[in-house]
Amino acid sequence: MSSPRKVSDSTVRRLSFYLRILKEIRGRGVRTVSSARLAESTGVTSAQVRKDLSAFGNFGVRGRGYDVNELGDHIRRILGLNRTWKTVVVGAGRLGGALTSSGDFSRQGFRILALFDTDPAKIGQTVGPATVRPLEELDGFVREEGVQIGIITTPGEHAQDAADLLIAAGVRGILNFAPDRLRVPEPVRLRDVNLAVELEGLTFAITEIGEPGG
Amino acid sequence: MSSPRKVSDSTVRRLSFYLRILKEIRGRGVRTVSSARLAESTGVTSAQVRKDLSAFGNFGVRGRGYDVNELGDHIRRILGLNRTWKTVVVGAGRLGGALTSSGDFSRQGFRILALFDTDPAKIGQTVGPATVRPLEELDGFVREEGVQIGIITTPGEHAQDAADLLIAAGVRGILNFAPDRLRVPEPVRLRDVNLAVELEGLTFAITEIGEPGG
DNA sequence: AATTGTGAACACCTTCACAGCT
DNA sequence: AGCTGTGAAGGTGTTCACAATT
Repeated sequence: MSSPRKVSDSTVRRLSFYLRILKEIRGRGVRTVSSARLAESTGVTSAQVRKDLSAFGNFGVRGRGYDVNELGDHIRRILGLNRTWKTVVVGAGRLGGALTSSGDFSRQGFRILALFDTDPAKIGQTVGPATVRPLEELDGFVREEGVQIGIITTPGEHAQDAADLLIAAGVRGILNFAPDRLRVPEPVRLRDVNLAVELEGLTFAITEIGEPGG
Repeated sequence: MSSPRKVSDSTVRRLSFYLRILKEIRGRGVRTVSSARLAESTGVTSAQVRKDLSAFGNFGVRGRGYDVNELGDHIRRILGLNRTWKTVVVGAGRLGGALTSSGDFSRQGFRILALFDTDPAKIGQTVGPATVRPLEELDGFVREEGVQIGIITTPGEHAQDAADLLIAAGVRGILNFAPDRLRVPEPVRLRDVNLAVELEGLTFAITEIGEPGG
């Protein structure tokens, strides 16, 4: 019930997984689920599941488990998914276009209202549910619409400028796909998705296999 | 020099960041760098930098620091970037297309040789340096070309099938963008990029700000 | 004087194991 | 009997602080 003191990033990531499993389970008409069942589907221990959930409240019933619908509602509320998030994308390249068109974002209350770019050839194009606008309009648009989240898919050298614009206009969180480390002031929240890091983590792991220590 | 017993995922991720900074520093003609300088640019402590590097060898010189070129070479070798990685993408949708065209992959020794899809309308299309082929050709192609890495950008319900095909054909690592948790046998390595998890981590962090515990 | 490499201390996260509830 | 919630134990990753080296 009470607000947690500090919740680890790992816990939050696992909540997303639990939510996904709960949706699947609910689709099959099951009404109750145990921590062991959730653990099995997500690749963690049952104790981990219970610890993660108990950071936010006592959602289960001893001897019985968790109510699938109820737990889903709790997790959605915890993750802030019980509302709509107004979002814009800066950088109308292929990645920005792919994300805008993708179901990942339009699902679950994320609404991409516009893309912004400096390339005159792209201005006015329609991408999924949104239109590409000139970067100069970003500030006014974000302020007027009350946009809370900015997604950066510009080339690395323009990512910090994009972040500065978004922050000045009032966004509260940034999802950054550019490989540069951005500086954002409190209380703006930043999350990075760095494809090079993921690929290199993979090649490291593969390379290790054949080595003596592996 | 010797193989490390066990290196944490966090350490590997930071190596990618160090490498990025080293490239930038080298571009400016600087020849030596301290752990403090690397730390400043990547947002960690200098002790962390030294610990990360010392897991793989003694690359520095006391009182002086690290040679920029030499350290870059070491990290590239550690991450397996001192060679070419043959890669295919399964799922020629917008995301698959964006990744294939993106510089992130063509840089640094990653060569995307083909995309695979079941949609007849997409077969034969050219995406960046590669062509879209029918899924039936995946096994033969991967075997013949000696492809080591598969990137999955299919819808979630087809991701496990894609993984099974890739593994049967002999890939050693998979980068999965589908939101489903894949099962892969040893010694195949799997890495997930889950956009929903990242977005939900961001909304959690934003939502927390206004709360009592924050 | 500057800076690395690293044992020890610390902080954080995960697992164990069981009391407590249904 | 079954399963949660959680204090304690265990394990992993980070920071401290300083001897070693140039």
